[in-house]
Amino acid sequence: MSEPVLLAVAWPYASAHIHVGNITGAYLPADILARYHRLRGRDVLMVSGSDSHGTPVTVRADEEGKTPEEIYKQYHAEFITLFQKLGLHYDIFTSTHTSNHFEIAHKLFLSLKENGYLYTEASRQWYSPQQERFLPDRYVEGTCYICGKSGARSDQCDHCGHLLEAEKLIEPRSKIDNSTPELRETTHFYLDLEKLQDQVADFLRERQDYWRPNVIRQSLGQIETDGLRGRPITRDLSWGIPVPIDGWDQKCLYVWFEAVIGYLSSVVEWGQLHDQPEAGRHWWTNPDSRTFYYIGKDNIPFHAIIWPAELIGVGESFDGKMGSENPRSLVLPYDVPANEFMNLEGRKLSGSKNWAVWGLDFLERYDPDPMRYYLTVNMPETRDSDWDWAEFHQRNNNELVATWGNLANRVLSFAHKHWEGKVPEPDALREADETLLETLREGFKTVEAKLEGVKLRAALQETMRLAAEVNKYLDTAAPWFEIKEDKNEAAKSIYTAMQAIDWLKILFSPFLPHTSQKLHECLGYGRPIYGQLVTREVEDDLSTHRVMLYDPADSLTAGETDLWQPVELTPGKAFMPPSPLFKKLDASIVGEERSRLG
RNA sequence: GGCGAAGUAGCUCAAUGGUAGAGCAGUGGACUCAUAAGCCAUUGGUUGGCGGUUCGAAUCCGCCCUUCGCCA
Repeated sequence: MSEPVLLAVAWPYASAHIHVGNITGAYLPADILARYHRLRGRDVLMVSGSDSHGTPVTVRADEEGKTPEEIYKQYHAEFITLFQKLGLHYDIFTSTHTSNHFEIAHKLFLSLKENGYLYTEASRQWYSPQQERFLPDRYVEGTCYICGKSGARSDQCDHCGHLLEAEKLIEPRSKIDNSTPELRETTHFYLDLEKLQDQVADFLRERQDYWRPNVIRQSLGQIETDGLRGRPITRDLSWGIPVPIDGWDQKCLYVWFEAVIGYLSSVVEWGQLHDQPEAGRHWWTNPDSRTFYYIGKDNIPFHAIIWPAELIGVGESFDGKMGSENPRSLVLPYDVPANEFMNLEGRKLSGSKNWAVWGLDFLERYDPDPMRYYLTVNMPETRDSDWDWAEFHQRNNNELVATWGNLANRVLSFAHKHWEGKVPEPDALREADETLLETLREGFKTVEAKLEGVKLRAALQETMRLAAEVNKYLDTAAPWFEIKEDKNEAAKSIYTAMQAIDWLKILFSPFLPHTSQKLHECLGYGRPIYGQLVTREVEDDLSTHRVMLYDPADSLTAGETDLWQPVELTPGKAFMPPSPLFKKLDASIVGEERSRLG
């Protein structure tokens, strides 16, 4: 088997629509890398799912008068629709509300407990006597004890921005029925991060040379200056995963603790659905396996500190509980290439204020590849970036349409017209032709280097530069002159350009899969480059849940062949008359789109 | 308040001690195969501010300003 690569993607909360910030922050970079690794013939698995539990889901359920389960399924289905339209090729996109995930989370919890990394502690929290239940922080409002303004949530004051200690809130009120809650003592399990701190610091130091500055400095800096403290991993909630201890059935695992376990449980579920029971071990206990976590910067502490701490604490116990005869420890993150945030027209994205570009809404009016292009060239890899409709319009027209789409169109139109729909057959290439092709061959290496370093923006820019090189070549060769003098000379130019385009199709395909596929078909190839997404309803002891799966089918990337290669284009091969890859957009869309905001 | 990241041409970014560059936009030009696209040339910068180290600083150090994230 080839090198295992696990792409672990942030789990969207099943309580809000997905916007471009979510897509560019985590989902799209993961898909680009997944497609790249598939082209290389590697053993890639890209996993994620809906984060179905937790307070945001119950809040949304209360607002809409539905059950949490109904809410999570509604958003989960919407996510899957969006990912199919955008072409985000998750090998599995599942949910945390599955009996498999419950079971894995329980095993992980119990492993940590057995290994001595959990302890219990009592604290006081707001309790509603009327409803006979503890209230989540955001269900309790009152007067801020720092700035004195009313309307503060018990965990945070929106007015002065401070995080609050819940029990200090003045004149607390339940947001549900406006009754007065009382403080009651409750006991919870805590993850003993103090005890794991040194091992986590070692883990981070081993990776500090290649992790992004913000990720490594933030996590290591926190440990080196303040150290770590235990964090509660259970809550007084009914919607979630029950604590697997007798007498604790009124409490659930805290979502931040259990959602990350989805990276593990989803691989196990993928194995079950594909009749590959060893999948979990292949990607999770194999020392050669590389795991990448695609997340936004708000999630850095969970993925760079807490999740590694959980994995270290579990040791070999988890693999043992899964029935392994020679239990191994779990693979620690290879890289956490967290992205920064994307703003919109100079202001922070805000779903509640409708200051957002929503994924599904965008796709009602535009094609997926222009979104993927703009989100990649503008990806917030090192600093916050900005979605600007004028810039989207310009980049679409000046770069996608003018440089790349037009290149394919001008060459294929000319070739189809003058060589009866067949690739020209040159007798021998000239020095200038070889020079161009050598530039493209070299391009496979330079783009590869950028992709391996998870520098997607630079990788796409480099690919676009290569397309521009072909345009320059054409201008010098000028086959439209050559054909008037000597058709054999024109055949050399057009063959060279077609060869370059056929390679660019591969280089662009991780970023722009839909249009690369269209070009691939136009060039007369039968087997598609990539497979397809399918959905399935899975029934288990808990419920039924929809799963989205990637089916390689009969695609070129189904096997272990390395397609990231300059393969020779067959002279004489039949191809179809071209049609434009991208649509030119009218300038009026800028004003129209801006007027939709707010 | 603590930790961290970021601040370079109108816009998006390169350049981690050696003459500040690229793409887009802008301007000028020759061409026509192509979605009037492409190609060539070109204008444009006290590198957030102040100080320091150095023969030499966008880069290293200190302080400050602005933005964002995490934590209290």
